[in-house]
Amino acid sequence: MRCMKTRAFLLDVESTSLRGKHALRLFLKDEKTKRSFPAYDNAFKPYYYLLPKGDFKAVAKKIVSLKVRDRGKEFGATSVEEVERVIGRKRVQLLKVFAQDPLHVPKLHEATKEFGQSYEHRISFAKRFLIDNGLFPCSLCEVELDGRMIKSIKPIESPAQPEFSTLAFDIEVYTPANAPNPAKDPVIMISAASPGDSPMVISYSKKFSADFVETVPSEKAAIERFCELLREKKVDLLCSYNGDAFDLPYLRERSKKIHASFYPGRVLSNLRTRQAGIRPVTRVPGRIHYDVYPVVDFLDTVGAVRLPRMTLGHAYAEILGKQKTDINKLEIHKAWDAGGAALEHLAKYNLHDSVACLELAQHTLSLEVELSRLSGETLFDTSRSTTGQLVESLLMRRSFERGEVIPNKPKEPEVQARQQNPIEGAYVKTPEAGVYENLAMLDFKSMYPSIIISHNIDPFALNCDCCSKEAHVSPQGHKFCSKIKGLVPTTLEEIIDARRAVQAQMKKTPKESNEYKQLYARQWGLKILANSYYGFLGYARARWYSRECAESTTAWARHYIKQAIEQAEKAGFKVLYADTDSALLQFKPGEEKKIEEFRKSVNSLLPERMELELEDFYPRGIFVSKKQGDAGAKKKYALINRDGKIKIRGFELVRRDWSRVARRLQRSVLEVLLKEGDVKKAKEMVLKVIVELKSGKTPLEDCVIYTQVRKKIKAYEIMSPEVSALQKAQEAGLPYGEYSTIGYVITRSGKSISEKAQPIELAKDYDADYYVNNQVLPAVLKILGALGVDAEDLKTKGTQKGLGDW
DNA sequence: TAATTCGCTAGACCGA
DNA sequence: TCGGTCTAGCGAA
Repeated sequence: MRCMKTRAFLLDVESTSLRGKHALRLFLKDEKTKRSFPAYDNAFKPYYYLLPKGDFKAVAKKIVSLKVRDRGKEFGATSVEEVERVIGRKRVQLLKVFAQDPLHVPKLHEATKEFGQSYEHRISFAKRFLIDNGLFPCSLCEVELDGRMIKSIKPIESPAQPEFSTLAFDIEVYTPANAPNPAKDPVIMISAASPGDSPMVISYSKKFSADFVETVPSEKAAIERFCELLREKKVDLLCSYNGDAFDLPYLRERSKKIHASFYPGRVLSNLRTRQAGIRPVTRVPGRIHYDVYPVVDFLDTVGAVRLPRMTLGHAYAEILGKQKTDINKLEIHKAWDAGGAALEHLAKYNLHDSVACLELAQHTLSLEVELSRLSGETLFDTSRSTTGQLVESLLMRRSFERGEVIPNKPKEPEVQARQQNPIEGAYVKTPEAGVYENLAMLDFKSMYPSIIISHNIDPFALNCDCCSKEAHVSPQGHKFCSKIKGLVPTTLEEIIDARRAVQAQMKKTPKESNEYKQLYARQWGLKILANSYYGFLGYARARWYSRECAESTTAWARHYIKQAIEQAEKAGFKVLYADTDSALLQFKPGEEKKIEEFRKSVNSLLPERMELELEDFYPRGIFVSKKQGDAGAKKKYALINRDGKIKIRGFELVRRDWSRVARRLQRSVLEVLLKEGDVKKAKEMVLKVIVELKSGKTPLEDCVIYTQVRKKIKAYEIMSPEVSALQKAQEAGLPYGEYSTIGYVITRSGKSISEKAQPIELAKDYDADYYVNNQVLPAVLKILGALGVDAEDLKTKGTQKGLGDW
C-alpha cells in the first residue's frame, strides 16, 4: 500500500534536499487519523520571469545555452518558456526561466540581467510552491502519495481547522557571570506544559521534593529527555517565549558542547536559525515552532494590547490578567547552589513559565491561524510577520491568480528616496482647552479602506488610458480609472465583505461556542488586514508602494472630514475637535435628534462605501492646553459617556513612559472631575499624593518609568535617562539586551536626571522633588487649569513645606 | 528589511 | 542659569 489518497491539513512547508537534490518537505496532518507526517515534493521546479529587451527568440536561445559557474559547479537554466502575463495593465510576452535548484535562481538572474528585466526572482521557493498550487496553510488539501513522495496535492475549500498537539517549554540556565554563555553555563532545568497533562520540570543532580520534577542523571540526559518527550507527545506546535533567539539556539550550542544528541524535530535534521532583520528566527524541522514573543509584539503594534515591557510576565498579566511566579534573574544561580526552598521556588518559576507560555499560545493561536489562512503564509511565518508582510503575501497570491506579474521589491536607493519624501497625512483640528457638555463623537467607518475602495485607488489604476472625464480625480489631481477595478481595491473590498459576513454569522452563533471564537478571530484578522492597506501603500519597501495612491487616500480623507465639519457648523453645531476620521460635536441640550439628521445628511453626499457613524454621546469632556502657550492640545482629551464610562486619549496616564504615581493620580483627578465635577476633591487628592511622596512612603514600584531603548547604545547622540539606566543595568550583569525596555527610577544621587536614573533592580530610593515637580504636577496642573483652578497656587502651596493648611 | 503621518513632551545640549 | 533647539519616545488615528 505505497500509494494512497487522503485529506490532510497542510501544517508547514520548508525547502530541503532529498538524495542530494532540492525538494520541498511538507508537514501534513491527516484529517481522520490525526497523524502528522512529512511528505516530499521534488516535481515542482523553481523559475523566474524575464522581460527581454530586444529580440525575444534570440534572448531565449542565449539563455538556454548560458552556463553559470558558482563554487566550482557549472549550471544553466533547465528550460525557457514563452508565456503571456500582465505587467501593470499591459499584456506582455515574457520568458519563464526554469532552474534546477532554487539556489540557482539568483545566480541566473544576475547572469541574465543584460538581456532584460527579471521578475519574481526573489520569492522564496516554499512560498512559490504554495502560491502556484493555490495551497493555504492550516487548511485542508487532498494529497496523493506514493510512499513519502507527493504525486499530487490540491486545496479543499473548507472552514475546518487542524487541531495541534501542543507543548510549551522553557529553560533555566546557570549564569553566575553576566550574559548566559553556552560554552560555560549549563542548562539546569527544562519545563514543559501541554494541554491535558500536568506540567513538568526536567532537572538533574539535585534533590527536589515537588512531584512535578523529573530527575535524570545529567544535563545531557535532561536535554535528551526533553527531545524524547517531544517525540512521545508527537508535538505539532512547539511553543516558546523567545525560543527563536534564546532557548532553542542555547540548547543547540550547549548540546554541541556537552555532546548531547539534540534532535527536537520530527525528522533528523538540525535546527535552523537565520537572521530575519533584527531578530533571529529558529525552525524546528517537522514541528511548528510557535514563538509567542513576536506574536505579542504584533498584538502590541496593532494596538490590541499595550504592554509596559515585552516580558513573559507582563504579557501574561496584561493579556490574560494573571500573575505568575517571579524570580530575580540574578538569583537563579544562587538558588541552584543553595538548594532547599530557593531551589523549589526556582523549579516552580520554571514550571510557571511554560504554563504561562502555553496559555498565551492557546489564547493567540486562533488569530494567527486565521491570519495564516488569509495571507497564505505558513503559520510559522505568519506568527513572525508584520502587518506589511501579511498584506504583501495576500497581494502576491491574488496577483498570481489574476495572471499579473508580482512587482519587484524596490532597490535601496529607491527606498531611500521614498523615505526622504514623506506624504502629507491626516487633518487634525485644534481644540480649545476647557470643559464641555453635550457632546457627540462621530466617525467615518473604516475611513481609509472605504476611500481606497470608493475611488479605486490602485497603483495600476493610476492615469489609465481608458478614462478621461469619468475618472476619480483626487483633491491633488491624481486620476484613477473608473472602469477596471485594481488589485488593491478588489482585495480590500473582499476583505471588508468577508468581515461583514463573518460578523453576521457571529450574531447567529452562541457566544460561548468554539465556532464563535473562531469567527471572532477571523473578523479580527480581517480587520487587521484591512487597516494595514493604507500603510502598505505608503511603505517605502512595499512591492505595491505608490506615492500617488497613499497621498490621494489621505487627501480624500482630509476632504471628507473637512466637508463634514463644514456641514456640522452649518447645521448649528460647534465642532470642538476633529482628528483624521472623527469629529466631536457639541449640541444644544435636548437636541440629540439633530445629530442623527446631520449624520444622514452627511452620508447622503458620500460615496456608497463610505459612512459616517455615531460613535457615542458624551455628557461631558475635557480638553487641556498645550504645555507651551495657550493653544489647545491635540490628541489629548477625556470624555465620559452616559453610562459613566470614561474614554481617555493621549494623556500621560496612558503612556508607559510615565510613573504609576503620576498616572494613577491623573486618572483619579480626571474621573472625579468628569463624574462629580468636584474640583476641591481633586485638589485634595493631588496634595495627598505630594505629601506621601515627600514623606518617602510612596512605594518604589510606583516610581518606575518604562522606556524602550530603540537603538544601539553607541548610536545615541544624547545621554537620556533610559540609556543611562540601561548602561547601569548591563554593567551590573542584568539580562538586558539591545532594544530592550528598561524600567528605571529617578533616585537622589547624581546631578542630571540621567545620572539619577537607576534601573529598578538597583534603585534604593527615589527623588521626591523630581516626582512632585516633573511627574505629578505636570500631569495634573493642565487638567485643573482647564477648570479654572489657579495652577500656580496649587504648585506653590503643594511644593511648600507647610502643607498643614490643607 | 518588514505599515503610515501628526502631534506632544521630556531632557540634553549649547550658546549667551 | 536662562531659553532656544534638537533628539527621542510614545501615543492617536
